[in-house]
Amino acid sequence: MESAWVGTTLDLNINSFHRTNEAVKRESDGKMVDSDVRVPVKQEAGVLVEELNRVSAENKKLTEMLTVLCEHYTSLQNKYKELVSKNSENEAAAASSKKRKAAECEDYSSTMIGFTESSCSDENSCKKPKECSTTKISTSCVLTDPSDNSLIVRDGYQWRKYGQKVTRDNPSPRAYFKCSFAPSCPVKKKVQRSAEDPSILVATYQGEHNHAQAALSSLNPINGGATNNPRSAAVSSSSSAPAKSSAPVVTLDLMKPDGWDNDTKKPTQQVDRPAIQQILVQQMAASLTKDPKFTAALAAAISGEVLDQKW
DNA sequence: CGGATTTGACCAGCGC
DNA sequence: GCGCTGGTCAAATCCG
Repeated sequence: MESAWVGTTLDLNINSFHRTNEAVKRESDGKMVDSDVRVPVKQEAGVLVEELNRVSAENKKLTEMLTVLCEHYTSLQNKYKELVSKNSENEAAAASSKKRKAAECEDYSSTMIGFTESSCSDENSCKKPKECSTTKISTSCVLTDPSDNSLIVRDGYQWRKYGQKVTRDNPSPRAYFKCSFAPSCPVKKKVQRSAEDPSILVATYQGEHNHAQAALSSLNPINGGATNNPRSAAVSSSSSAPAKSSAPVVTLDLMKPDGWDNDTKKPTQQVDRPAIQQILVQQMAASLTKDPKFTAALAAAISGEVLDQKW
C-alpha cells in the first residue's frame, strides 16, 4: 500500500517573517528603537492587523491540511473496505464447511490492522440465534508492546474480566470482559492477540452501551476514546484506565465514526464532517502539545514574540 | 475488607 | 451420543 501520509509538521517560521520585518524596520531607523515605549496607536493597530492576517493564513493552511488528511483517510477507509470484502469472500469460500462460522465471521478481521463493524443481522454472517437478533458486533485492533502480556485495551470504559480461554486457532489466550460501569450494561468485550502479529490486540465488542462513557470522549462510542490511531490522523497516548504496563499504548482504530457512512442505520449517531474535523483538530492539537519538540519550539516562538514586542 | 482478577469446572452448540 | 470448542460461572486468590 502506498504511504501517502500527510505531513503534519507546522511551519513555525511563519512568525519569523513577522519578526524579521519588525527587526529590519527598527534597524533601518535606529532612533525609533529608543522611542518604542511611545508606539503610536496606529502602528499598534497595524501590527495587530498583520498578526490577525498571519493567524488567518495559518488557520487556512491548517484547514487545507486537515481537508487533505480527511480525503486520505476516507480513501484509505475505502481501500480497507475493499480488502476486507475480498478477504471475506475468500474466507467464505474456503471455510464454508468449517464449523462455528459465527466465531470466524468475527475473527477474520483480526489478521489485519484496522477495524470492522458488522451486525449479526447480516445474512449468513452469524448463526447463533442468541446474538444474531439485535447484538451489534464491532472489532478494533490496538497496537501494543509485544512484550506486554496484559490483555488490556484502554477504551474509556470500565471492564471486569470474567474469563480467559485459549482458543484453537490462536496460541495466545482470549480474555472475556463485561462492562462494569453500569450493572445493566449488556456490552461484552473479547480481547485476544493477533495470531500473526502479537503486538496487535484484537478487541471484539458485543452490544451497545446503555450509559454514558466512563471516561474520555471519542470518535468511537464503542471503542471509547482513550487512544487513537496515528495512521488515521490522530495520535495520543492513553492515560485513562489503570494498566499494568507503564508504556503508552497506541491504538490502531480505523473505524469511522458512526454516521460517517451513508448506509448507517443509526441517524442519531451521525456526525457531520465539520464535527469530525473539529475532533481531529482537537486530537492533533493534543498530540502536538505532547510533543516536547513542538512545545519547545512554541515556547521559543512565543518568547521571541514577547521580546520583540517589548511589553 | 471489598473489589478485581484468575482459573478450573460447567454448559451449550455443532459436526460426526 | 460423543467429542470438540467457545463462552460463562463462581470459588479461590490477589491487591490496594
